Amino acid sequence: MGTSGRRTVRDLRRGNQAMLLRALYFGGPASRNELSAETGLSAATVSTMTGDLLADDVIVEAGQVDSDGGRPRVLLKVNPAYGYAVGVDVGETQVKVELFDLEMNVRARAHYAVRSAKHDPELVARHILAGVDAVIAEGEVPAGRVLGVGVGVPGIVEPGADALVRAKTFGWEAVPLGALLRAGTPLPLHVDNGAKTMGQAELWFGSGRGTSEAIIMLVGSGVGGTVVTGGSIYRGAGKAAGEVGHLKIVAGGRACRCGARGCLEAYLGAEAILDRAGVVADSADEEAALARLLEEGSPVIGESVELLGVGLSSLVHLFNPERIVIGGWAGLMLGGRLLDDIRAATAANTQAQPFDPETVVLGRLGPDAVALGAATLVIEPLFGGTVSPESVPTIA
Amino acid sequence: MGTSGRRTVRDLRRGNQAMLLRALYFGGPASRNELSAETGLSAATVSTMTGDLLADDVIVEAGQVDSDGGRPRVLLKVNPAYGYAVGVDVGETQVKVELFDLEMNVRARAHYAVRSAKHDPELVARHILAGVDAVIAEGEVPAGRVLGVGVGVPGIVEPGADALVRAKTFGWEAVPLGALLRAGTPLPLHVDNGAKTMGQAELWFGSGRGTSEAIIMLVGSGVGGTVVTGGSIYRGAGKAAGEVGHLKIVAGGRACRCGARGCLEAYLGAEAILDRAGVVADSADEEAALARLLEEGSPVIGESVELLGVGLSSLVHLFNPERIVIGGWAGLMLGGRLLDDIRAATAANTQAQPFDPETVVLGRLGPDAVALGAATLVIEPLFGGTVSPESVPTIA
DNA sequence: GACCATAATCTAAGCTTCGAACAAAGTCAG
DNA sequence: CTGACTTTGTTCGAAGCTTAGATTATGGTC
Repeated sequence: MGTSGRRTVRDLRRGNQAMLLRALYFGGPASRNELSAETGLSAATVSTMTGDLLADDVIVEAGQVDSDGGRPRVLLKVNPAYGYAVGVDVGETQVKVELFDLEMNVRARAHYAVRSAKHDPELVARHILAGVDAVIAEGEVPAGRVLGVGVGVPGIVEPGADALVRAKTFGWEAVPLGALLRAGTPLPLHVDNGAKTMGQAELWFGSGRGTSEAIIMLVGSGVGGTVVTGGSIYRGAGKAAGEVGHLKIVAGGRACRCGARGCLEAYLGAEAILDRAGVVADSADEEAALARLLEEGSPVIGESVELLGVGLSSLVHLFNPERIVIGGWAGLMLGGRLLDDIRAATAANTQAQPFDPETVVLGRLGPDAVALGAATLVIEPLFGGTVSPESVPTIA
Repeated sequence: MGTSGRRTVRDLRRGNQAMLLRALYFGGPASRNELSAETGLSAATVSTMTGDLLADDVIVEAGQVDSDGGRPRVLLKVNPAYGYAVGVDVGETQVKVELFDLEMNVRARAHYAVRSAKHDPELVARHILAGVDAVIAEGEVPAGRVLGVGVGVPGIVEPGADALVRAKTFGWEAVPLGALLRAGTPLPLHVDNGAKTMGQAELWFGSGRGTSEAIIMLVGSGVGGTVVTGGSIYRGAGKAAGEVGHLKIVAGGRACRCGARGCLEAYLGAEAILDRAGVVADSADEEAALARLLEEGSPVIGESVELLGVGLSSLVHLFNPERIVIGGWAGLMLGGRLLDDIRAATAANTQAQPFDPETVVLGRLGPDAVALGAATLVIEPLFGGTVSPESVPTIA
């Protein structure tokens, strides 16, 4: 029983303001009148509130629209230059750092190659810090306008100020990435799993847009995912929820790199699919190799679709989502050709409840969305968050 | 992006009052001072608020406690006689109706035998309505003090005023139980899956108490369950979430009665376990037969434990709960002897994240808790709900 | 230019919570 | 038995918030 809920009358104001800002951010430019209808607040409140926000430069006017024979509506929108967010994608082969404005336009980029299979935590941290400085300089952003840094990493991120990261693929056991970065920058930090940051990108700007209960699968070399409940990412008690890659689909089945058996990831990432097909390919060739398999019509592909359907069926029964998004480069490759098969396989395994296959859709954002999603973690607090504040992994 | 959040200053009051009431209900008798500390509200607010609640008979004084050399604390508690709730358990062999006061003491009971394998919806509805009248009369409850009727049924309950029920075991395709009952009583109705009502009972009064993220497994003849997120039951987009019985554990495995293959329920309810062991038993003998199997040390039992561990591992990875409760008569029978084995099996399949086996515990409430849990649905609105109001399946 | 329609702002009223002063109800030392 | 002390609970004024309704702003139409 979480002791949540607004307490004082100023919390009320904050909450309503966040709601209004959210409506404006996701509902495009809108007039005060429309905002009033959208948020349920009275016109008077919207007026005073927008007045404050305009004075604070959080929002700006955005033209006018004729109104059927009356005073024209003044459109308002979020001021893209009010603040900037840095998004970082810590990947297998590179550290990618991008600077976004509030409208999520990229203002500057920096890349740092990382030699595969050798991910020294301190080196990664140095790359990130260097990248942050570089993009802020290149983007010519006024000091104090950078709202924070979001970092998407592989593996599981423990809650707490140290942001301990466990990533088997990197050989990271309990790397205090948060602490390492904290030593090098005063900016607010948000560290989270890369599949989750990408899921949030897809939720905000991609195929998940507008949904409140959704599953976003990220099928790349491995399998990750994001569970969305109540319009925001579900993180569970220890921020380790949503690990769809380790959903079991075959009791006692193939060994997974996590050490257990029968995980979805033991069958379904590009790595596992190629392994099952007996194809040897290092990570650089995976994409071409998988494409060839698909071209050849390998039976392993059909099996993979069936197994994905089994996994999705479990998710449908557990979460009853309104949408399932399949993303990640391998997921998009498979889904691009075989979406109907995936839908059919899911439906065939979902007999106990009504299920609409149309709810399974492809992602709209490419694999580059990890950094974008990481940046959204930075600006999410502006909108108050639909969930309790402590569930946002901030390190302030 | 749900447009949630308090709007006006009176909503604020309602929310704070609900929070206070919740603290009082679950925190036992408490003084105004303790409530102030518990809720974070100022002493002044607590004072005026408790004044109102006392005047409305929602709460009552409950004795005094000496305070270390000062004015004694006056204890307050929820008034058990403020309101009453009817809980209904629609089971395989009987319809059970119970009247509870606010402290969940049983004030009256009524039972109606139902011939197995012949569950006429209208007959069930008549039994329920008769039972409601009977227990209200027997309990001698003042008119207008009955807050509503909660009904726990098998299968999946669709949202909406009709409360369409789909229950394969009853042969119910789309029974509008809500509409049938609505025609016979003016009381507020709440219809939900029996596994969910029992889960809520276990969450409020049993082994799930105090947790905010939990899984409650109900292993009886079949397998059901409840997923708790943010302190309340997670229902998903169409109120069909949490169907752990149809989590897949063996792709292409045994046929489940739902029509799909490899569901947990195809391996794990008493029915499935006995079937796998080659034992023929009708539902009345299941309990004895399962006990015999356990006594004999049948290898099927060991397999079942292993498979349960696989299923629980999936749930841990997806939900990262702080507690997993195993309930239901078969679950308690297995867990009573083999809890350590279940824990070990779960841990063995959960390699990718830190997992404490101690979080798996046995339920504390018997199988009779379905009606109790159904009654909690009635009084839950008093506490404002941690979630948005529309997610509570009320038919008003 | 008078009149109408729509948008945005201003004003007064009604709630709410809070801090601080104040009242209540005990204990304890002498 | 009295007075000091401690702790609990209440009252009151202050500050903030949202709202309904009145008012002002800004355009078109006849």
